[in-house]
Amino acid sequence: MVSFAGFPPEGEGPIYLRIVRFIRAGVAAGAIVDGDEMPSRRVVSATLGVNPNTVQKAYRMLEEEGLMVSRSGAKSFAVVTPESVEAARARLQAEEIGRVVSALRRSGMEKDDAMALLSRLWDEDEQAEERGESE
Amino acid sequence: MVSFAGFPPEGEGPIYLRIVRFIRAGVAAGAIVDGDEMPSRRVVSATLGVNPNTVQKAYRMLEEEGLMVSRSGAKSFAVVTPESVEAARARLQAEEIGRVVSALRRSGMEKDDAMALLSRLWDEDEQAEERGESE
DNA sequence: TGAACCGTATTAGTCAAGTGATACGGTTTA
DNA sequence: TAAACCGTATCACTTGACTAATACGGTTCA
Repeated sequence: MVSFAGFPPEGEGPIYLRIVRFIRAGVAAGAIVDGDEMPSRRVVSATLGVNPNTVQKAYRMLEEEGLMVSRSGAKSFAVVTPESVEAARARLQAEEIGRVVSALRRSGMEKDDAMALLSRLWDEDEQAEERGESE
Repeated sequence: MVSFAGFPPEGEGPIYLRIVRFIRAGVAAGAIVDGDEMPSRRVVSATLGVNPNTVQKAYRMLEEEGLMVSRSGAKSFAVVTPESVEAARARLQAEEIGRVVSALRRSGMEKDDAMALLSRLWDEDEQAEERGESE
């Protein structure tokens, strides 16, 4: 059974996204294996002190990513095929950042400048989220 | 006098940010030169069909970026120096990569991974160009 | 000086995101 | 089969971003 015992009591961004991140991290770290039973919406909501709908929103997203399956009325289980999941996600991310790479290179920017810019913007985006600003 | 005649009737994001982008692009492209008179809030609002406060919000941001100056009761003027031009270009680029940063962070990626990914994709894009491949 | 502009400040309305409260129907199991 | 779970759907509330409505004071110039 997947456990939410180690869920960070505080964190960045909306709760449902933190739940999604938490599960994704568990999958990436190998703490969650294929077929693991996911705790019910109600159990997680009681553990975290949030509404079941908040958990439902996270679970729905994880399901759309192919990381878990749910059947109405029955339990939910993790679906972990590390290679395919990781590869698919990396491909989407690579596509996205790849477009920026081309755009920045076309604009004449040097690699070091781009790296510095990414680093700075990453920190700024992090701080913006901490301030609760929209995305 | 800076003109809003070519302002895109439709676009992405809030109106005030589109105004900011529009002026930034004009500065970066050299279409707006130092000392150019900026149309008043009311004139722009009438041209674009939005509230003067929306224009004010954009103008305020442009002023904070050092791209224009305003005096209460008087006209507003563009400030185009080598520094402000570079600032405008950097802002435009930062906005582009900023969207990617948000997307990557939402997807749960860590900063180090994003940096490594950018570095790798940069090199690959470079090698692809050296081989004469199109985009 | 005063009319006609200008930039500015304050307040209110609109909308979407995030979360909560509640009810419904399906599944499990004793 | 019936109680106790489960996932799901619907509606309400809160909050912040965005925009609008309006009023105020400063500047310009005939």
